[in-house]
Amino acid sequence: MPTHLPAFLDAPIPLRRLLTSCPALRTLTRIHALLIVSSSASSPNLLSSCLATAYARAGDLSAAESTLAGAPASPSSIAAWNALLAAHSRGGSPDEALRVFRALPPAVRPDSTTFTLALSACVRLGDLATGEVVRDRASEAGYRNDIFVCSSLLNLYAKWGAMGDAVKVFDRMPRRDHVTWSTMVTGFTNAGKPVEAIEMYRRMRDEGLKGDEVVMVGVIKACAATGDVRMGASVHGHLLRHGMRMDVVISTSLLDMYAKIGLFDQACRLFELTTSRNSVSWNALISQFAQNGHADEALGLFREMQVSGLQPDSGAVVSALLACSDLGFLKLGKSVHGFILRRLELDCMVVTAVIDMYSKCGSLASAQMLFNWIGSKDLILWNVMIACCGAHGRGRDALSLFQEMKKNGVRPDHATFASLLSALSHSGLVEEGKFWFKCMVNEHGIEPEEKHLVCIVDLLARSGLVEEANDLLTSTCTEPTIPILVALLSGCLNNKKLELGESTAEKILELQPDDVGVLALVSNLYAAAKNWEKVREVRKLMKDHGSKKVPGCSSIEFRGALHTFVMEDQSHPQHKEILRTVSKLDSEMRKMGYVPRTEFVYHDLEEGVKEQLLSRHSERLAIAFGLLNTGPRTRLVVIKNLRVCGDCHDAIKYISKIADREIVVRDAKRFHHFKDGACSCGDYW
DNA sequence: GTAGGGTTAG
Repeated sequence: MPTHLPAFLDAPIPLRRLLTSCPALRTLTRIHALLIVSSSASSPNLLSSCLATAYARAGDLSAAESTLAGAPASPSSIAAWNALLAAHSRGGSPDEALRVFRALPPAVRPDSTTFTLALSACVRLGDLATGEVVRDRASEAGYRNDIFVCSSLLNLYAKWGAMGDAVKVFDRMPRRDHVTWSTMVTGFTNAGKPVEAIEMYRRMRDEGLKGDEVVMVGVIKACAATGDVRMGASVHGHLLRHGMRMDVVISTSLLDMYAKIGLFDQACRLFELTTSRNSVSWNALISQFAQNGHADEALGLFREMQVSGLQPDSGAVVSALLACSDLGFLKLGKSVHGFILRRLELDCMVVTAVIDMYSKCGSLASAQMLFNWIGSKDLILWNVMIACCGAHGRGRDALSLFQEMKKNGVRPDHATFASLLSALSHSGLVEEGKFWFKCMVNEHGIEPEEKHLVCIVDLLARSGLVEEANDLLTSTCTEPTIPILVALLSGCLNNKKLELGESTAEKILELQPDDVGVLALVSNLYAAAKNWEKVREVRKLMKDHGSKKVPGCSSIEFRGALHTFVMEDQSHPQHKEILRTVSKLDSEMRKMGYVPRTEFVYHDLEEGVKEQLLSRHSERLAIAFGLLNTGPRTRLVVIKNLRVCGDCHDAIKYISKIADREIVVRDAKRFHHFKDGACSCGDYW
């Protein structure tokens, strides 16, 4: 042992200085060893506190804790205990922080920092109950009105959906600062109450406080949530006028807001102006494009992000997968999945996006395999898998998944029931549908929303139980919306319940639909009821609203590019070949017994013209393209923006037989798997 | 040794 040490240890002030200068762990352990062998240090308590703090800072938390626990407890050691708590919190072990908090020696009196750190740990864990124990202990210790303790408590409530409790704490706080206010603004925004968030900001301004960058981020998010373009722009103006720092977080929330409102040009401009872009700002832009029908732009940005040298994180791949799902890009989706396996952690959110991608690109089997392989499944993952089965017409599979989910202790929510009821309705499982609808309302206390009512009315009405569907509506829904009434009306038409049909049609017309498909259905009902005056009236409406018809559009992926077809469009380079294929198929189909169902053409035209229109429906053009360009027996996956009409449904069955192909069509509602002249949905669709 | 901010799965 070097001879100068005793003198060194007898001089606690230089030693303390050394310890607070963040020495390396190796130096620390040496000093510690020397302190142990020499009992000559003059202030052991103080030194162990310094040593423990230094250990905590250097990252050896167990050494820090044992140093503290080994020294006699003293009031001065609270700072060191706090350092330990903070290090646990920072290191991502809030549970350890709470353990240390609970194990504080009785002689150590926790201070404002201790309680604040313990509350932060509760925020990370979402542990409201422990948070309230901490709050009570803080009150007893005299920190009831401490601004740090109160702000942390506010944050705990705000982050975990207890805004009511947050408001109570906020109202009794004697002093409030920017942090207090921003916690409330952000809390309301994240709780889905943007109007209250903006009101909070107004109150803050009324009390003479100016919003800083953090408060403004909450306000910007609230504007994005309300979709208020004017307010959003005025907040942006306010930031510029007040010379606020346009850091990457502010820029990202602004660009996110513009994109959410639909102003993509503005969003892109802001993105270009952002100097220190990071993965979050890229992801914000990519995800907004992906979520708003601009999948191709999203994928372009996803590539650009990689070119710029940033490796995509889970947020980016989730958006890229969403874009792949939207376009039906199975190959690209698979390669993103590969990238995830090689480079990223497969967390629940990412897995859900991958599973959804496989299903939406037509590969339910891959989705199921991955789902079965995943250990811990959250609510959304279960909901997605149930929805996937439903969309592919596997009602019974959806139901057994639902049972399994409950067995696993996951509580179904409104979305679970929407997926389940939709699955049951696509498969015509009437008794099950009625049973689970009742269960949803009575046992789970979930109020039926439009999405649930559409499913159950559709299920009942299509199965001939039109009156029962109507009774259910009168008892559960005061103001049925157009989609609900449409479900009822088509049941009336198919089952010749014309009286109820006419009154339903009347209700639909009162709601002034501008969708030509809806009007056509109404007109068909009146025609069936021989109410020709009404037919004329509705036909006139259809003419007036003709421009609002969404054109049918189908697409198919080929060699990484999307080929999109609209009925009248002749711009595709293979247009002529495609039409030749279509008419060749048409004549072969007719030989096999196909009869065109011209009732699916809503225009007043000659039969021959109607037949030709049917044969050129966009999905048939896409299928013809697929047949022309892919090898024998290759499976075709076509995506259509509207529903497949009854005639195309018949025709594609024949085509699958003639061409000996498996053809998958994803329409606006569900998947149809055609093979060997039949469709997996049996003709129940 | 202390409190508040941006994206992302149904």
